[in-house]
Amino acid sequence: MQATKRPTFNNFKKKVLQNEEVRKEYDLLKPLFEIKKELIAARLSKGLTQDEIAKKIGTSKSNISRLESLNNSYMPNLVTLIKYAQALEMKLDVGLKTI
Amino acid sequence: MQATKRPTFNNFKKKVLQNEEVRKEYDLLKPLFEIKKELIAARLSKGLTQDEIAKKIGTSKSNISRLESLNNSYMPNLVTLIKYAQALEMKLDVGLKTI
DNA sequence: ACAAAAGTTATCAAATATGATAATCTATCA
DNA sequence: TGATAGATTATCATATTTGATAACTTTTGT
Repeated sequence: MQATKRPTFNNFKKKVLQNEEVRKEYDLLKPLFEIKKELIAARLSKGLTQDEIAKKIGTSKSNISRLESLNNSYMPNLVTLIKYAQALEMKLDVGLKTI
Repeated sequence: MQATKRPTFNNFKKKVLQNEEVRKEYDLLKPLFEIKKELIAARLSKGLTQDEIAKKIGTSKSNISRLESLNNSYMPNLVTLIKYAQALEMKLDVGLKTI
């Protein structure tokens, strides 16, 4: 038989997400953080710097840093993401999925 | 042997898209129109009205109409699309794809 | 340890999307 | 043909993102 465990982070998360408002916020933010992480990963895998991306899309590296940052949760415009994708010579895929 | 054809729409499109500026605009706009069409199709397939979506996400039907409209090309914010998806009880999928 | 490159953070003005409202249009159907 | 539901368009104030800039921190390489 399994020993009783003390609370894990996942248990905590699960419990907190039962709160309606928290869950709504979470559902809004999750896709944002996912795409940010994907942008960063793709950029690094191509060996590009924030400054290089910035120049390709005509802005400054600080703005790219802000876009990638996981420490803010402002919601970027679609066109910003599309341009970033283009700078990576990739395309942005946006669609609906069943839950 | 194949008979000579007069210009088709596709030929016209191909030619126009060789123009650098036109292509950049096109690449920006294409994903926008694709997602709009997908939203509309999904809404209709669920038998929902614009007004019903609007109420679920706390706005008015006119704003939903504007969002769905193919006659404007303003770029919605990510949060708007995510909310719309949630109103459909679906989720928005955003990611990078290789060209 | 130093220098250079890469990334972060804060701020502010400008640009753009959003919400709200009202007027209009367009089916559909009794 | 009149009524009603659904959709569209326009406008304006508000909210939010974006670009630009500067100062700062962190990482990397020698």
